[in-house]
Amino acid sequence: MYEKKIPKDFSCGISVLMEIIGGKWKSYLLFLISTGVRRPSELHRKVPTATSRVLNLQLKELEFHGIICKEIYPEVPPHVEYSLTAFGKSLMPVINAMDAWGSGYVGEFQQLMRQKSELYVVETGE
Amino acid sequence: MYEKKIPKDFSCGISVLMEIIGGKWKSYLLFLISTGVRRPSELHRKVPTATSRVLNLQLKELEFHGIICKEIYPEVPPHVEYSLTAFGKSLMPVINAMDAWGSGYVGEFQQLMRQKSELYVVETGE
DNA sequence: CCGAATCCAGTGCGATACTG
DNA sequence: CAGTATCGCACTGGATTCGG
Repeated sequence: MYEKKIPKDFSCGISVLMEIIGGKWKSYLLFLISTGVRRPSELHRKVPTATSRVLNLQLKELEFHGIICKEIYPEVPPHVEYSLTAFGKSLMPVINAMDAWGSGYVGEFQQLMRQKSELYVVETGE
Repeated sequence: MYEKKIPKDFSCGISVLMEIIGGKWKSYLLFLISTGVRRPSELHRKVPTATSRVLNLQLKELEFHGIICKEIYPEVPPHVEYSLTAFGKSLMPVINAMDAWGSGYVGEFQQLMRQKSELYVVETGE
């Protein structure tokens, strides 16, 4: 999972950033963690459409890249908490800028998708 | 190509942004166009590792989302130029922030990948 | 020089089921 | 509550080929 078989192209810094937050849920997880949601079950509650397996994978990658920190309390029942590292915090302004831009556009975006789909869609799925 | 069979999750604005610049070369193309590289053949020269087909696909998606504008001059030989739309320009600050952060980290990132790969890599890629 | 069609491999991620 | 293993599908994007 951690190995990269195909050489990635880092011609621009964005590729690096993508490598880190490019997963489907990573940015959202990052946001949640930054707002104080720390425990796996809590995160899962907030993102019920993703399975715990996937969340674990994404969290593990974030941890791997040094963005978040995982603390395990060897208790019964098990207790795990995630938190942003200093490095992860340095990323938050960028994340927030991205989120702000996207949020401002989401309405138009959905509309655009509907409009164009009338012109372009060939298979509506199935 | 334009249809989305699987419902995307736009719980945060970043997903929207990803939808727009999430392609492998899109951000780089955007950067190049913003710096004045306009013609397909020029872009292809700058990104020789991608085939023209792929570049065309990515450019088409950028155009689809209203980020760039394509002008066709019906000449012989054919002449095509891309340019940023006003909307595309509104995206540039975000792009630049992303690029800046990633660029600042690219060195450490490569190192990290090497270090960890000693621990995790199973196939160094044929 | 510009673009589209077909074919195909790698990967991400979702479902389900199981362990401590 | 937390984490992992196996399986399978859909999507991106590469190669190649063909048309204006």
